[in-house]
Amino acid sequence: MSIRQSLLAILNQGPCYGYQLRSEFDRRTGSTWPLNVGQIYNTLDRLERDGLVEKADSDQAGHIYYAITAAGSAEAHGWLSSAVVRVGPARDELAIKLAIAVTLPDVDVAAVIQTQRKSSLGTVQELTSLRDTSAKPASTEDLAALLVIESQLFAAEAEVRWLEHIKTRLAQAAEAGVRAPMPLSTKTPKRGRPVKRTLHNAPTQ
Amino acid sequence: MSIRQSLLAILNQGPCYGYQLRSEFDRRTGSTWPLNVGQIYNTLDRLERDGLVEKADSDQAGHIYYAITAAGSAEAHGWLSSAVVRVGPARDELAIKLAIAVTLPDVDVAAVIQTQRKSSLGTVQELTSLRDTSAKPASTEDLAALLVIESQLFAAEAEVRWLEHIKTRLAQAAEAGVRAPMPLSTKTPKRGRPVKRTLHNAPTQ
DNA sequence: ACAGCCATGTAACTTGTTACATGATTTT
DNA sequence: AAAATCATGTAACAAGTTACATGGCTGT
Repeated sequence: MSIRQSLLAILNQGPCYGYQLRSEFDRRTGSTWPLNVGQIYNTLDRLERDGLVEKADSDQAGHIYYAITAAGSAEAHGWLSSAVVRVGPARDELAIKLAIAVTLPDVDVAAVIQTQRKSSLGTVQELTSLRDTSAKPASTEDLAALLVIESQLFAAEAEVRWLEHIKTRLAQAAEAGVRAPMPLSTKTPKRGRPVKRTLHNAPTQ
Repeated sequence: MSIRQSLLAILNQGPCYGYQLRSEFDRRTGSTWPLNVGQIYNTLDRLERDGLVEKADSDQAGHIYYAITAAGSAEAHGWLSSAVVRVGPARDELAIKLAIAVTLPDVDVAAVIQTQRKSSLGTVQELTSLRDTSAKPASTEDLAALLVIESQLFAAEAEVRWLEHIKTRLAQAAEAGVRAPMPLSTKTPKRGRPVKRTLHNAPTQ
């Protein structure tokens, strides 16, 4: 839901045509997220379908402009005046992965953490040097790009910190004797004849 | 791409039927992410389509089991032994939003930041008290749930720190005179008669 | 002439997500 | 008997993403 809103926010500045929107988005986000041009036209179609934009007059060059509607303007304004609410909450693949991993008997969680930490540390370093080159922003574009890089940097740093933190958590848990490997739950099915199930009496594969 | 992989990792422990997979996923992630049952069956269909699982024998109760295939097992193993690579990189709605916001002339970025900070701080506090209740995990499930909560907590804290950080960035930029409001780019279109475009000579809407 | 960018699209596809239908079984 | 839960699905849709087709125009 962010490309949609971004295009809407840009269109709120004035009518644009598709190709232009791509460069506007690129320019305003430091070209951080490559955006396939085709996606612009898809999104425009969907925005038009939802009544948030409409086709406007062409210019002398024949470009096909889209203009924001009142509803679209309201939505853009709403987006910018309300907080990004992490509903759900954020389905972070890494968190899911590690939660699943600690519940699996045959997974070396410490190794998973190490592998990830190495990778994430690499990301941190890349982002750090990237940021250093973007040191002093001279334009609003540069500023925007810097913010994006630092956003990723902060997130990557938090990831590393978390990974290091959960290493101690795992140690604590192991010390407390919470290391029982966890097979599939053996809760008795309620339908039909109850059947105690473990990994060892599971139906043949 | 995380539900898919999670189900695969669970199925790697032994055959399961759809409904069971839901409770396994819930159990192993602290019921953090509500998972519509229908989605299990969708995902199973797609996994089967991709040759990663296949239908297995039913048990006495008539449950429809799915068993992982060799390809599926390889994929599950690959998932757990390689780092989550944030390709793209992560398209964070908040980062996009603020990047766009600073490039728009009529947006009070400070207010956007304040609103978000308030919201994110609230999230931090909720997660903190949630974590405190999950203090000492007694089971592997509890441990997994704790990891998930702390993952979100670390992320939310990083978000707050970033928001506070970019406040100073904005101040620096303002001091350096980089506050020029940014209209739509006026790069001359290459097709047809070049037309200088600004917000004020855009085609009528 | 030819390569490459500008520009607009279309079709197909991915994962995720919800709403709904249907029936069996279990609990109250 | 009614309500809740177990269990399996289907249909539709959202947003994102890619690959491709098709021209016109531009620079070499």
